[in-house]
Parts: sequence; structure tokens; C-alpha cells
Amino acid sequence: MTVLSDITNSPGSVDPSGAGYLPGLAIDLVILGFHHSQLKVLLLEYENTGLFALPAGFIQKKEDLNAAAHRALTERTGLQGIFLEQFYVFGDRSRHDPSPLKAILKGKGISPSKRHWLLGRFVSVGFYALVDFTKAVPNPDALSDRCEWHDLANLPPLMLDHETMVQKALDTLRAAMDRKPIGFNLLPETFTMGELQTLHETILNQKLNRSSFQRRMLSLNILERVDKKWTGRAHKAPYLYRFLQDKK
Amino acid sequence: MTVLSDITNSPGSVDPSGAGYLPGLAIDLVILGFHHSQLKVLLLEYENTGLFALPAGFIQKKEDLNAAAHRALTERTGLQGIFLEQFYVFGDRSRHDPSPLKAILKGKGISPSKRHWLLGRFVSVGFYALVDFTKAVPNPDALSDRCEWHDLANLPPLMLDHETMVQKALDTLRAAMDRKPIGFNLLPETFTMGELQTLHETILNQKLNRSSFQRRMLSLNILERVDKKWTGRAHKAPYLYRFLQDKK
DNA sequence: GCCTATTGTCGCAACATGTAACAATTATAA
DNA sequence: TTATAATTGTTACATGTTGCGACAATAGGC
Repeated sequence: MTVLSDITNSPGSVDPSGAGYLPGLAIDLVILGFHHSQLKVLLLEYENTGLFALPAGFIQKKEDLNAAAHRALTERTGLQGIFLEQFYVFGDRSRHDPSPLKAILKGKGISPSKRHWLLGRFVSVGFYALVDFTKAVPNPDALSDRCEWHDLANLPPLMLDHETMVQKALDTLRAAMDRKPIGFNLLPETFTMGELQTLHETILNQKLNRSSFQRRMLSLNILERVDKKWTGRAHKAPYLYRFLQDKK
Repeated sequence: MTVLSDITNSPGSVDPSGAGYLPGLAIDLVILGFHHSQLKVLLLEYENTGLFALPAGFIQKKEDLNAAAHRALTERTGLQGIFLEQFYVFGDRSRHDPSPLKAILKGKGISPSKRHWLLGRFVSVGFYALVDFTKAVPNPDALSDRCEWHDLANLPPLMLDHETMVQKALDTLRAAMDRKPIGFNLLPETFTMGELQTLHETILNQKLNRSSFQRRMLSLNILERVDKKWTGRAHKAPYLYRFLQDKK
């Protein structure tokens, strides 16, 4: 678990990296969920600053890059074994803007030296994760006050280039989806065909034909029909489906 | 232009980065060409070591990541305005193996200190480029002795994880190709439909149907029929096509 | 029991792709 | 000069996939 001292203590003026992390390199996570027909993204909030940001992470010197991303994901959500993939590296100079972090540190009662390692230029590797909204337990990091789901359609203003990151993650997800049906990762263990279709429609931002969608999904042979779902509503009960694990 | 001193001079024992570059971060280029029905990749060779490697680059502290990749590409090929995209970040600890670089430096008559910045752990951003084989002018960097095209189907043993990089670049290219017809970037200004098909077949490693391929390509409306090509061979002369620039 | 909303499924049209055939063209051989 | 072989551009037809509507089957509301 990251503790405040890991991040806020400078490891010494000669070493620009913080506490055993790779210098100048960060990870930003676009953690996506799906709930009430809405795509959600997990954001950190910094009190007294009005700032929101994507969960981030640093890579330990003795740690693989992807492992660091998984660790950061687990720290924020409590989840393991989740779909998590790189989507882009953000490395423009224009990203180097220490003012938001200064504000955050100040809000935490810290007066960082000008050469504090967090205030330098960072190249950030963007990862996106697809999680079961009902299983994730959001958990803020050492510097943030809240870690909460936000509607993707209605984001608060984000720090630095984090809006671009979300957009690019979404583009990657869309492109990946017609290659592999990874959307399943966003749903609970069992789900109806209607829920799966709504998910796809939300991600792609377009209506899909009901019967073609059903036909296409079933023809993939990655769904197992489990049970009927009792909806309590005035119509035929839909089947529940489960994603066949061995097809992952 | 990179000079030897840029790379071999340590900038001082307190600063782990070399000569104004971002520390611990590199770029590796998978530069692809196409010639004589073969996919080619540009490799650097290090004499006396038997080592081959992908062209690499470092990111200047005042430089955007993508700009650094373009700069490295131009340095190795003389080309500008080329298709060049990130495809993956390689960040495993297991990449950290200083022995090949030690051998290379030794071959150059340099005895690096144990803490030489090139011998540390590097995270590397993989880019792949698609270039016109006939236009590129390969040019070795400060540490290498040769920069030459090699058949992708018959690679020499590569340094570190560079074979994985080539494979992953190829996977990315394949996936990208049925999204956008980016294969054109590998051909000269004008080309026949047969050449275009051979290119696709080589990249995808599978035979394609001739008439469907032609139909599909023409239906994209990105090709302009220019002229007939005189082949000097005993059959009907094929048309030459040009890629419509405005569709790029 | 009738009505309404939703689901599972089927049939048909529209479109795309695989396959083969055919005519056109160009050099070579007879 | 004519036949031949190779390769290309194009078309015709079979096959496969997707879009779209129709229909029956529920399940609760009334």
C-alpha cells in the first residue's frame, strides 16, 4: 500500500526519483465501469482545489511496468486479475505543468521544494481497465480525498491532459471491441442479452439492431445460457448469460 | 545529428541521465519496408560483437516523445513525414541486461563505468514506421557499424527483447490494416494492384483472392488509376495506381 | 381473461465476399 | 504471321453476413 511518505518525501536532492521509483515515468489509469446504462470512470478528487484526476501510479525500480499498473489498479479498486491494457504513451513537453500538483500538495499542508520529484516532467503510460462496477471498492490514494465513479458523459474538468487520455482510452476500447468481445469485462458474472447490447450501444454511442446483435453474440460461442431472470416486469423473462471463462 | 559524445559521455555521477535526455526512457523503432515481395526491417549491426538491434533513440528533455521518435527515424533513414506510431511500451525488469551494451561499448574502445547511464534499466516505447524502401537511406548511429535492411522472414539474432518488439509491431500492423489501408505507406508512389496484393499477402501471411481484393481496394475510393505499366513481360500490362493523398 | 411490454426466433432483403470464368493484352515460340 | 502462354480487368454466380421486420411466447397489470 502506498503511504503518504512514499510520495511526499524527496529521496534526496541528488536522486530525482522518489523513493525507489523509476524517475520521470508514471502510469495513468482509465478505469471503466458500467452501471445504470452509463459508462463510468474512476476519478480522484482533491479537496480545496477543485481538481479531479485519473488514478496514477509509479513504477518501482524492481517492478515490471505492467505489474505496476496492476498494482495501482488493485490499490484503487481492490480488484485483481482484471482486464488492463496499455493504450498510449503521453509524452509531450506541454504536459509539464507543476501548478496543479503544487496546489494539491499545498492542500495537504506540504510546501514542496522547487525540485520536488513530483514537480518535474513526467512521461505517462496510459492503461485502461474494464471492471465490474459492482465489485470495485474505490479507494483514494495518499494525496486525494475521494475516489469515486463519474459518468463518462458528464465529467468534471480534469487535470492536465487527462480528458485526452479518457478519450483516447475510449477510442482504443471501441477499436478493440470488434476484434475481441472484451465488453463482457464490464458486466457482472451473469447478464441479459439486453444488458450486453445496451453496453455495446453505450460504448459505441449508437443504436444496434436487436436481432442481429443477438445472432452475432451467440454465433461467437463464448456465451453460456444459464437461467431465466425474474425481472418483476410485465414481459417475458430474459435469459441470463455467462461468459465462458475458457474463451478469455 | 547524434554524435558519439552525446551517448558515451556520462553527464556526471549525480545525474543518471545522459546529456540532456530523459533518464531511463528510450525509443525503439521497428522500421518496415517492402522490396522484392519481402517485408524488410532496418537493423543496426555492431561489429566484433555479432549483435544486431533495432534503431533506438532517447528523448531530449526539451522534446516531445513523438518528436523524438520522428527525429530518430529521420536520423536512420533520411525520411520525414513518415507513418510512425507507438505500438507498445516494453517495461519488464528482465529487459535490464547491460552485457550487450557493455560488449558494444568495448567494441568501440570505451570502458564504461559501472554506473554509465546506458547500462541502467530502460523502459522503451516501441514505435513502428512504414517507409518506402526505395526512398530510405539507411544510416548507422554513433555506436553501430552498419544500418541495413533485413528480411523479416530471416532475421539474425536480435539483442534483448527486440525480436518480441518486431513481432508485436507486426501484430499491430496487421490489426491496423483492416481498419485503415495503411499498407500504401510501404509502396512507392505508384504501384500495380498485384504489388499491393502481394504486400497485403506478405503482411497477413496468407493468400488473398485476386478479384475480391481488387474489388475491395477499388471500392475504398482511395486509389487513382494513373497509367499502364510496361512490364516487358508476356502478358497484359497492369494499370498503375496512386494513393489519393487527400484520403490520408 | 385481455392488454402491453419485452424477449427469442425466423424469414427475407440487402449487401459483401469467395470462386470461377472469360475476354483483353503482350511477349515468345513456331 | 499465327498460335501459345501468362497475367490482368471484369463480370456472373454462389455463398455468407447483416439489417430489418414479423411473429409467437411469455409475464405481469388491469
